[in-house]
Amino acid sequence: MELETTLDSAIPRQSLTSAVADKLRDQIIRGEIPEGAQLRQDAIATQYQVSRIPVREALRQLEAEGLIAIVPNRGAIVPALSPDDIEELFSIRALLEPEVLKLSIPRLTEGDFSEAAAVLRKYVSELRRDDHVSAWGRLNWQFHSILYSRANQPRFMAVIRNVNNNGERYTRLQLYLTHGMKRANEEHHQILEFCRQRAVTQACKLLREHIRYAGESLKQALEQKRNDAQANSGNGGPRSKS
Amino acid sequence: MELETTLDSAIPRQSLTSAVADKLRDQIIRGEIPEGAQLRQDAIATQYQVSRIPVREALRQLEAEGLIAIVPNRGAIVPALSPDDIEELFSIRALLEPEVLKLSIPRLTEGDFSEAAAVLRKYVSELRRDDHVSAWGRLNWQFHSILYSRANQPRFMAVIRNVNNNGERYTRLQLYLTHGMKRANEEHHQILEFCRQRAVTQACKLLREHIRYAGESLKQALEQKRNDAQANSGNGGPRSKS
DNA sequence: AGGGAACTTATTGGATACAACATGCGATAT
DNA sequence: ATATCGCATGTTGTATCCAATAAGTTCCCT
Repeated sequence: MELETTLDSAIPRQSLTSAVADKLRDQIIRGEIPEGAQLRQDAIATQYQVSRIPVREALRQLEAEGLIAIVPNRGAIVPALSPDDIEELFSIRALLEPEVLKLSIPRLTEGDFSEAAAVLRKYVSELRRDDHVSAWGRLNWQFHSILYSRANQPRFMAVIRNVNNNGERYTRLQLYLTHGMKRANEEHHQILEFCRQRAVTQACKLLREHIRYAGESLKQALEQKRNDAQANSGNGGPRSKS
Repeated sequence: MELETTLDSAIPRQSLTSAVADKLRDQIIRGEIPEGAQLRQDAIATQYQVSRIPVREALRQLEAEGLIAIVPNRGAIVPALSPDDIEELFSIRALLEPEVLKLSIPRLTEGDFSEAAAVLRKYVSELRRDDHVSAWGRLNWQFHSILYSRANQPRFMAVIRNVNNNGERYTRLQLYLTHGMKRANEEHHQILEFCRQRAVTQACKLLREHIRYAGESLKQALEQKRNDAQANSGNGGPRSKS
């Protein structure tokens, strides 16, 4: 016996279904697949050089995660989220995430703090890059999940991750970004500082407000966008690019 | 245009995948498929007279819902939940459900109250039936979801329903049932009464305690059971029935 | 000319067939 | 006798093929 010292030697060999699901999930979250887009099984299959079977299974999985909607015999689409949907998603986060942070703070290490700080520094450097919109969402999640990592609450994290995934693609909204990103960044630094000081109550309170504010401003940006779209459709359709 | 007056005319024609998923989900929740059981694709396919394709897609869906675990090339099993898992699931409920109840109470109608009361009456009548264990879980969810129904928070409800599904099969634990069911029933009546009086704060507070208590007592029952199992395995296996 | 029915085409749903992988048993060698 | 290798069997993973449904189109009838 005795080869399995830590048994982490397992080759990660994942199924095609999982690989396709991961790819699609990523594309949806990053907004590469825009809202309203139809997901043709055949197109995806040829794109990834697989048959339609793993594609179909991946789509089922994504549907269960709430990322796409499957209409029988008509295929899958990326649904548009209403302002109310956004509000709900952020409300759920505002309830769950502070609870996890509360449990995590006492166990956070100096290493965790520097990791989180490194992520925050990346914010600034990625700010002027072209694809910063998708990077922002990823870094945002990284920062938050580092802070929650010591809570040892896998069920909470599964729900939180999923809820985050469901809304993250809307961080592309420019209004929300330009107005909110600076404030979000400052709040992140403040939250991290409270965590360092093990100021549980204050950190959780600020986190809750941070999430609520982000949701609120995103909701308003979305309502704004919807009004604009309606106005445009009234005077002859969208105005191509501008 | 204009045929979709309410658009609820759609024939529910669901795919085989959805049908299989519903069946399996139900069986898992009711405990008909016990924890640790392997879900053989071929067996399920022949049982429901379909090919393995819809079965596989259904399994993927259930995996995304957290109800089963799929190990590549080794199949799907119904995972055993640890006491910590149970605690987490009920903690999530305790955070989310009072929030939804708060939003729902002002809009609840007399019809809702009598529906909920009817469900509570069914408790008593189903109490002496043989399969009351599975009925209890179903009625419990019915009662709760009626109270939440006017909140108009579909995202919340999706999460709450899923979290409930994940833990519901453990209501089979006899200890939890015999000790907790009477108390749960009383609390249900009290919650309903608070709702009638539109006493939002009190109703939500009691609901939170109700869920916390249920989770705590279930967790203890589970630890008890696990200790018993360990003791038995120490002196030569389980002692058949007693 | 307008509306509807039959047909065409594109797309999804499901079944069968085959390949890859894992597990368990037995043979063989030490 | 025991440990290890290899084969047999069963189960899952993927591909190809066929059926069913939906949308778009054309043509006919009123």
